[in-house]
Amino acid sequence: MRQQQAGATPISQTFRHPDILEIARREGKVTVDGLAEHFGVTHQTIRRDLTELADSGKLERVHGGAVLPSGASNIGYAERRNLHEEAKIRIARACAEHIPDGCSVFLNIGTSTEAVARALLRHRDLMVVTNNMNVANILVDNPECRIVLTGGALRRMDGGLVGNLTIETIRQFKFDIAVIGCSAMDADGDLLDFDIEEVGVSQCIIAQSRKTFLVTDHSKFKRSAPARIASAREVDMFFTDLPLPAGLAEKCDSWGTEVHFAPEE
Amino acid sequence: MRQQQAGATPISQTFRHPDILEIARREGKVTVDGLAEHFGVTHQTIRRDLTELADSGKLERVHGGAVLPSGASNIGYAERRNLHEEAKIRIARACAEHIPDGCSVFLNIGTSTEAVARALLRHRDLMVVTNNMNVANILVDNPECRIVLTGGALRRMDGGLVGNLTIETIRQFKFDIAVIGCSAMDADGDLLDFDIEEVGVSQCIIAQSRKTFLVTDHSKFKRSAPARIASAREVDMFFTDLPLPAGLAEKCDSWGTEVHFAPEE
DNA sequence: AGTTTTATTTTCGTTTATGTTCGTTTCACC
DNA sequence: GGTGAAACGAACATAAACGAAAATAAAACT
Repeated sequence: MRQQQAGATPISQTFRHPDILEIARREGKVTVDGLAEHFGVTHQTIRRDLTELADSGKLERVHGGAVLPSGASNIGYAERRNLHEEAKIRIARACAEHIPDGCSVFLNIGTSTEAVARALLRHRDLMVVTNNMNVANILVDNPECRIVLTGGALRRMDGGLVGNLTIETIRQFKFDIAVIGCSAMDADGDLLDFDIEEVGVSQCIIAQSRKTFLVTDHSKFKRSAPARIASAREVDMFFTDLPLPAGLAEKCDSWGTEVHFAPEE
Repeated sequence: MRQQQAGATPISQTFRHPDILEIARREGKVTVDGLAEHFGVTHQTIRRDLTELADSGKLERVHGGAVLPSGASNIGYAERRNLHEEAKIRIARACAEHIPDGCSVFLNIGTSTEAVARALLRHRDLMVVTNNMNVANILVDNPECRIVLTGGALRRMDGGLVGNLTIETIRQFKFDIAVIGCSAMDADGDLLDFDIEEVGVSQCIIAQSRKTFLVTDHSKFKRSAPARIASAREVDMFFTDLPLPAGLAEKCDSWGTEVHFAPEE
């Protein structure tokens, strides 16, 4: 006993989904009521459709219907930013204290480097080059800071600008300081990353810089990643929140890599 | 970003939230009264909405309403953006209607092209290249749009990325459509700009594109500027809000430049 | 035929958004 | 610096929307 609205052809599920998305894109939103009438099905059926579409990330559920997903940015990254947030802020502050006014700095992709950007908001006469849109958006608020963005495709996941343009841009500069992060760090003192492309960028940055600063919270010591960026030997200053594993501390010492701990408040 | 107090469920938003944000972005501020009337709900409901949006950092609460948070961008530019705002939106909408899904587009610096970016938020499968940070920040909200930024120094005044990197980046692409604005337009149909550097960029864009769209409101007819970008002859479609001066209309006609007027609502 | 699977509707208890009321805070004007 | 009006937030009531599960219908497969 299917209730059939006049003019509305009952359409089975597979056909409804694309249609719903189409309407959502055109109107910006959809309502349970409206769709139920449009397709000639019950509210419950529409709810199920919307739940499925929301689960697959194509819509965002609201009371009474659904809307297009707003903040496209990757949730994982937003959450990662909150992870160890206080530690990151402390580390960033310590790092910023070693960045003098008036110098040229590169900040690459990563939540830690974004924290450094925030810590640089009061610095003066800086020249910051970055391949991270978030860093640029943060430092816009510092009027005494020149900002240069590398070109590239915008990766929504983390605001990174990726592609071969990045390295070409970096080659045109010589930085006083490079601030880099890493995805993981192993016991040998090797800096590791998940993304192989970024390794090339990071290596290029190090090569073009007079000094290299590494910012990493302690959680990176426990993790691993496939691609090798460089050795901590090439790092001049290493900012972190907790004491290093014993072996690593000795190695840094012998390499002349200064290790700075951000004090707990 | 997401308020996750008690349960794990991402608290449901309201239909109104995206709308409120859009209004806020357009007008720079929103009032409780205005929104209550606009949506036909009580003040208390609007207050709740604003509180939630403020909690998630998307707005900043003030007595009687809310404003955009950072206030990052240059005030002069923000004011200019409000100038002829409705006209720009209409023009941009008309322009966006002639940009099909799935094509590659360049958007250059200017408030008009930013309006086009906003009008493209619902388009699908686009590839947008731009030298305008604001355009990138706007289109981040369209998950079905690939964004490529040219490199360059960030000019706070207008969010432009300037420098020789821009042209080098553009040369690596061939666009289906170039959307450009201009500072002024004279009676001969020449497009003019205040900034000589940008003229080179604009010319390069035109050369690399299959079609060229010009978006300009009528105020540009009355102004003049020192540098010449090109002639309207090289423009395929010309979007504006009021009828052109007589001589210019004839010229466009003879050049085969389609002129589209955005209808008053 | 019959049987299983899938899709939809129905029902019902629970959750959520909104409106209403009221006491408190903030703003603007004198 | 005081005063009145507007704006605010908290608490409660209500109606709408919700999800889960059982009942029913349609489709698909032997």
